[in-house]
Amino acid sequence: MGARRGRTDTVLDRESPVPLYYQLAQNMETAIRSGRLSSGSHLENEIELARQLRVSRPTVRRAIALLANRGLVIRRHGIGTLVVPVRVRRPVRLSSLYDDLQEAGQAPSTRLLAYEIVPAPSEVGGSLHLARGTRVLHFERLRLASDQPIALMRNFVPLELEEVVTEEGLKAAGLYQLLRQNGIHLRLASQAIGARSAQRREARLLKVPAGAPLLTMRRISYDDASQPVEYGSHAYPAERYSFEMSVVADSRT
Amino acid sequence: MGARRGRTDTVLDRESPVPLYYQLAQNMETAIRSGRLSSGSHLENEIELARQLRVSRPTVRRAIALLANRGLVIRRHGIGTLVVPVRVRRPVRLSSLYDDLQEAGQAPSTRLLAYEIVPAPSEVGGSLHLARGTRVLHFERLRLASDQPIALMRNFVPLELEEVVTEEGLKAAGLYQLLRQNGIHLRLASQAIGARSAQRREARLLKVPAGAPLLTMRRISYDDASQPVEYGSHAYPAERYSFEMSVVADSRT
DNA sequence: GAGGTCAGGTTGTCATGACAACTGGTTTCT
DNA sequence: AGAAACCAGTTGTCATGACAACCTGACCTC
Repeated sequence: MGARRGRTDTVLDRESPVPLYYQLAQNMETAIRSGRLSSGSHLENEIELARQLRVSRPTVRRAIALLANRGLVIRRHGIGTLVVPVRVRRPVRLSSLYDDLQEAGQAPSTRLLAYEIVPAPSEVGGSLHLARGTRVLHFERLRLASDQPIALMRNFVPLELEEVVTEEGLKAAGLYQLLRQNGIHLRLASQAIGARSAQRREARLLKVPAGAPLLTMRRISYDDASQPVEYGSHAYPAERYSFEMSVVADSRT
Repeated sequence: MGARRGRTDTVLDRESPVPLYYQLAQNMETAIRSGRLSSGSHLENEIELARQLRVSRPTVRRAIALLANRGLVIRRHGIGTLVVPVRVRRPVRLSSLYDDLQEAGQAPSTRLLAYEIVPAPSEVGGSLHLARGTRVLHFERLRLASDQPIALMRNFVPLELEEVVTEEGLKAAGLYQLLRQNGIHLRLASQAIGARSAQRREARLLKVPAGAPLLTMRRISYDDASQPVEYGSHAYPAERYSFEMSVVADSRT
């Protein structure tokens, strides 16, 4: 029978503040993406894996659970854990934010079109849990990838963040990066993806014909404490942009 | 001090084949959605909860983890677990499939526009892992909600499923329902959401002006064994449709 | 040859116990 | 009065042990 089982050859650092299960999951992910664990192959079984790595089985299971949630592996009761064949895997993580572009190595740049303090429009105010007429920081950016316009982004954030989200900061980095650097961790967002025709100004900025289809996303992000942090309303030229994601069904259905 | 903590008042059935942690999660979800656990309130702490329910702390943690992954609660180290305020919650689950319409009580109906066996187009064949020219079952449906066209759906499935995905079946039920009834459980899908302008035929069927923006989704679904089951290419009138989802960030970022 | 039965291997569930790390408020010290 | 130190409460991580449920393939029976 001796089918070679996938090995991970992992080195775990017990002194690191990074949890063991997380180190393990990252090592496994690397092994999978690099091809060291080939598509469709069995992972070593959990008990053996735990023995080899000198960790407990729950730790191994937790690491594998992370990968399974992201669709990289599939667990089958009574069978084992299988590496999902390559073609199923999609590079874009749903959870990714603006940083997508940076990661894709697309030489991103930003043009700041507006940066001002305005009374919150009613929908924005409602979403950010602000009283009517409260002033908010509003800015609009045009994101370019390899010098081609790829997104027109309009955002509103509460005025408290004026020191964090500065004009200079926005020119140099993404909004989420700025927030993270200042200790604001986003935990949850609700978003809606839709489409509509480009208005004249949008068409000009995005360099598409007037009336061309745009992909739109409206997103409200919340931090650790469930405080709304950001209201965003973005438009992307449909020719050059799409949202990709992999969806894992509830294990129990 | 004596801030009232949210109670769950749960009854767990130890004889049931449904795991305890899952029963518990469902009870908690019901309590939250019904308002018995009010927005923003603390959950009882894990140790106490375990004691009251006569289960172990890991079981409680696992139940809470399920809710946290779905964005219903937020855990804060050193603080406790908080019920996410109402406005953050969005009804539409990302994982939901066509059944969305049925659940929304929209009186859905289906017109079957095509049902035939054809050689797989190259992209479809590739996605379904079929040899060039393999024949597949192709069908096209127009989905109506309250008599208004809301989706034009074109699908391809391997020929083995001809007995499962019948003409009659498709008129009466959703594709995913048919598959589930025949023991085919979808576990993973990769999908892309985009937009484009309506072609003449599409515009006529969906009752929108020619050139109107359409929201499009391409989806490839895989079953338990990572076998591709379905290739779908769908179009929705942007006026009447949008994708909504809540996104939970990786806990470790 | 067809079918059922059984054993071995694997993941799924659950309990118990222990300590670490973080948060917020209180107390103490300067 | 302000800052620093401490403490109680909570979730986070990890280990060990046990049994249940499930799938596959081999074996046996008819």
